[in-house]
Amino acid sequence: MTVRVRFAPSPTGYLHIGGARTALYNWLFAKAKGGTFILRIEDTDLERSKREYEALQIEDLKWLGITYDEGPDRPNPKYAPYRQMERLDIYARFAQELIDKDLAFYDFCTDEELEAMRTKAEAEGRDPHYEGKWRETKYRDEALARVKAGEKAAIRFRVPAKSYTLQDQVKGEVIYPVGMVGDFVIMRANGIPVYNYCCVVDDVTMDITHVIRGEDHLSNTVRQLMIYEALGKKPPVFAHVSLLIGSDRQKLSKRHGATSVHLYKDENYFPEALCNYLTLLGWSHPEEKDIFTKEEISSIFDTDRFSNHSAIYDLVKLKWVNGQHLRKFSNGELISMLKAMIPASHLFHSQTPEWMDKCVELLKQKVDFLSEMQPMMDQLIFGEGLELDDELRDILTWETTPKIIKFIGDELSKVSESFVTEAQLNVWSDFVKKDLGIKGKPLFMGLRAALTGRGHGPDLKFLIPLTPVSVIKKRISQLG
RNA sequence: GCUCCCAUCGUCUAGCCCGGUCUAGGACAUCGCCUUUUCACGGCGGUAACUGGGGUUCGAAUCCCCAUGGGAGUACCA
Repeated sequence: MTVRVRFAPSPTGYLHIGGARTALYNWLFAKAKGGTFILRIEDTDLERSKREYEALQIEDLKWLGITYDEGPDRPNPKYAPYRQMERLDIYARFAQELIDKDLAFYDFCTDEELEAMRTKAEAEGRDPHYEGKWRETKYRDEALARVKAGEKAAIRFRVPAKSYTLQDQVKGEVIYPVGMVGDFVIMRANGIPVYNYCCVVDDVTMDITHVIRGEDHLSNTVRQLMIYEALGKKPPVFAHVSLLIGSDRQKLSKRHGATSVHLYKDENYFPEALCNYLTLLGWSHPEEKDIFTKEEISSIFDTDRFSNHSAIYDLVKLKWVNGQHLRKFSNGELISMLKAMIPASHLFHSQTPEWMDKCVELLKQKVDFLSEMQPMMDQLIFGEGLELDDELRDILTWETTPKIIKFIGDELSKVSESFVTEAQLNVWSDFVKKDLGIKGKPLFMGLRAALTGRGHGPDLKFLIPLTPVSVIKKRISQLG
């Protein structure tokens, strides 16, 4: 049987970092098993669900490179539709089946009655389970008649008095004792199904074989197990992965910082880096590698290497991972990315391919983010101002420095080319050393100050051939 | 409250299922050194953990129990 897994987000906001990780795990698992990855939209929460969020989440998934084989915009006729609100007839059909078999019952209790039951039960130290009269068989005919007459009623699942066991791929054997949950609603009075029910109906009708999801669903799984049983269907294999939490060990939320995927896109993280980091948060590579693309692990990914405790989501390592990915890209790849993100009017675009290659080669050693490259270029290469910090001030006090500045200034006025070559730089350097008798630190730092107007920066032999002579002239004029 | 899940360096984790090879390995961060006559990148090294208590065993990070701590669920939310 072919593996079919799904990611089933609710379109109630942007794609969350935790959701992205779940999607990724499912995608990886599907790839590893040669299976199908499905996107299903769980939009039964009418209050919070919005169609634009669905589009936004899909956009984020695409950005991450998490592609799906089936989904709202890629339907397989056998399983469509993929939005729960478009599958209402399916849920109604299965619910009717459960009613017919007396495995579920109509409930006419009002919110007030339910609330009263709950408070009474709690006051008496009992679990707040449903205790309404409608679960009793003797009211069945009355209930059926009232529904037939057009009255609206919720449908509750009649919970069997037995315990259930789950063989979870991460948690192992999980035992749900008798009476853990009371009769729960599967269909609201307005005809819209409730999560634990429609999730099962969908997974059954979509032939889902494996469910990888957050462990916040672990307690709920017993309800789903009951429904599978009532429907006479075999449950899929479950793997409940631990949750992502904030630095205060609380559930990850907005106050922990950037928890939406789109923010990382905006901040120019590489999608591959985010995927890499997210994968690491709860899964470990069999060879303990920590830098990889999802394609690289898609053949070895499996559920047996999930960790079973929650992980603190922390940006520091993510930044490092991003830098590692940046350095793994070829210069050509980086250049085309830069071309797309740097404004067309920028000097970068008018440089030669050789210049761009050397520039990227130089800058990628200095930054963790692509977005840092242009500012760095503007400072180090095109910046005409000085950086008058303590280091530069110090260099300027040396008695040798003015001599170097004078010499370089004179030489520059003779240069007609746009750039100084490394060879020319060497000639100047040799002259300063031999004819001016300056060597060692005063030589190199003096040259640096004269040519760059700053006290530190990349190796001069790489930096200067990239810097327009006009820029160097402007800098040196401010020093002299 | 009740039910379930979890517990290794500051952080992510390996090891745990199949006890000895663990004076507990890797990565991030941090500190130091080397390289670079600067900065970064890179290299090398240091600091740093089996929550506590019982038990089983010749031997426990690994198995069992209890405690503590954390998390989740307990909705006509998902």
